[in-house]
Amino acid sequence: MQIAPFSFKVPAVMLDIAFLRQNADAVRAAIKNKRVDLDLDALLSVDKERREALLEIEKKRARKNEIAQLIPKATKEERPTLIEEGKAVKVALEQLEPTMAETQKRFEDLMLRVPSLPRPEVPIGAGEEDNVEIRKVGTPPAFDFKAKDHVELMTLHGMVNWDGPRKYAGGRSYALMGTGALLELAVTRLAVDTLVERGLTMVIPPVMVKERAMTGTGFFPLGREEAYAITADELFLVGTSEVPLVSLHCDDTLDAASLPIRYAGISNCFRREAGAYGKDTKGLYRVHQFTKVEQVVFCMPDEEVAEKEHYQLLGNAEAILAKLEIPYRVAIACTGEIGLGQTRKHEVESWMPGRNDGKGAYNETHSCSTLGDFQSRRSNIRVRLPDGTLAYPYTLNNTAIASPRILIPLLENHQNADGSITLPKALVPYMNGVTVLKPKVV
RNA sequence: GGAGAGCUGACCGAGUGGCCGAAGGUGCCUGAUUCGAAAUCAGGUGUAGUGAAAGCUACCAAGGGUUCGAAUCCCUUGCUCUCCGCCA
Repeated sequence: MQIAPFSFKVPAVMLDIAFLRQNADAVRAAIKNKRVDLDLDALLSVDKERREALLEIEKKRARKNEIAQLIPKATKEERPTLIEEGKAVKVALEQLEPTMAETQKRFEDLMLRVPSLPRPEVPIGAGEEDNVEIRKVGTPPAFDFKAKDHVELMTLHGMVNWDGPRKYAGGRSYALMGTGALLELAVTRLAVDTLVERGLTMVIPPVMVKERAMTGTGFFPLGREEAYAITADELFLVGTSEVPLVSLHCDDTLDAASLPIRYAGISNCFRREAGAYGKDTKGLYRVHQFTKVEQVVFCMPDEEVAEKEHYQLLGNAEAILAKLEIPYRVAIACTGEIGLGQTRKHEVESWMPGRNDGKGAYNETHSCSTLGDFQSRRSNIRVRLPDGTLAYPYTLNNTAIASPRILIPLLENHQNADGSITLPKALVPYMNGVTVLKPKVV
């Protein structure tokens, strides 16, 4: 009787171990700059141990196979001797193999923690303050009245039931009501239409996935605390549709001609926000469940191609913000702020007048990343190149819209003195022609 | 949830203990033939680890067991299909 392992066998690993051996210094720098908790030398020594053990086992196995082939041809007299030796080899292997398995496991655990190498243009830094602003687009509105934050506005409009859900669903829960719910549908549909028009294929993927999808996309093992687990079925709720979208091609060998593949996924996203207790508890900035339209691209493993795709994804998100008439800025994230697998990340921060004690602030609403072959290696996604060889395609992703967070700048920037909201023109058709949202008369 | 059938290489499909990393076919590649193509003929054609190389090792859904030796026998799990039940 054996319990199914709650982990999957890693078919491929992050950076090629051969690359690690030959470029230890570059990897060490990435570990340091990305502030990853990993001892590369420990990994290299486990690797050495593993290869030595492997060599010994393979020698024994070779002999085992040799004996097995000799026995049928052997004479009656030779046979008992060979069988004896076969037994001895078998016993020796039975001793070596568990040790090998243990070493291999240690090796794989460490390999899953190896970061990808940041691109040269990524600024080296520790925290948010080291991100480098690239441009500001649009002008924050100057209100000649006391502006309300989104909590006040949404309450005024009856867009949210704040208290009910907290009683039966816990902290950071909410229910979008009336125009609040309609707005979420409107902005997500606007985002979807924008992306489809730009050639992305719409996907509605599963939001409950197996562990391998989480590991394959790089969210596990380090982000395990952040995911909701459905233990009875060994499934996890995804924090972004990036997980099922990338996993859509796990174990596939893609045809080079099929690239780039560009997906637009929509899903509910679930995050425990385990490291954020007490942070942003007021309002809808940080919640456990939200809706997100996400862009995911698979492209040829070529830095130039990837860069082009990256800026296209960024452009798509900016186009959506332009339609919503929300001022924003774009920053490139420093090494300390980009994830394990990301080689480059841009953050798009929307202007939220109610943040920073009503003085306003730019806060993240989009995150645009290139991951190189980090995810395709882990997910065993390959591409057959024209010359017949196999390679790992690059993956990229970017938010298109995440609600209700996006409702914060949307409502706050477009508010009027009387608490009404003038909807951006592009949104009007999605709200069935309504141009101004009036506060609910109580 | 109950009962049954199945899972072999890019695909189809053979294979009930050693001669099987795996017949045969299809597809694909190369060459011959052709003005060119089709047809035909010949050869080649999985992935990964390790090694300078020759080679060696692993992989027939996954994991475990039996055996000197497992694609082949046994157990467990997963997935697919069929029937029954339940159901938006």
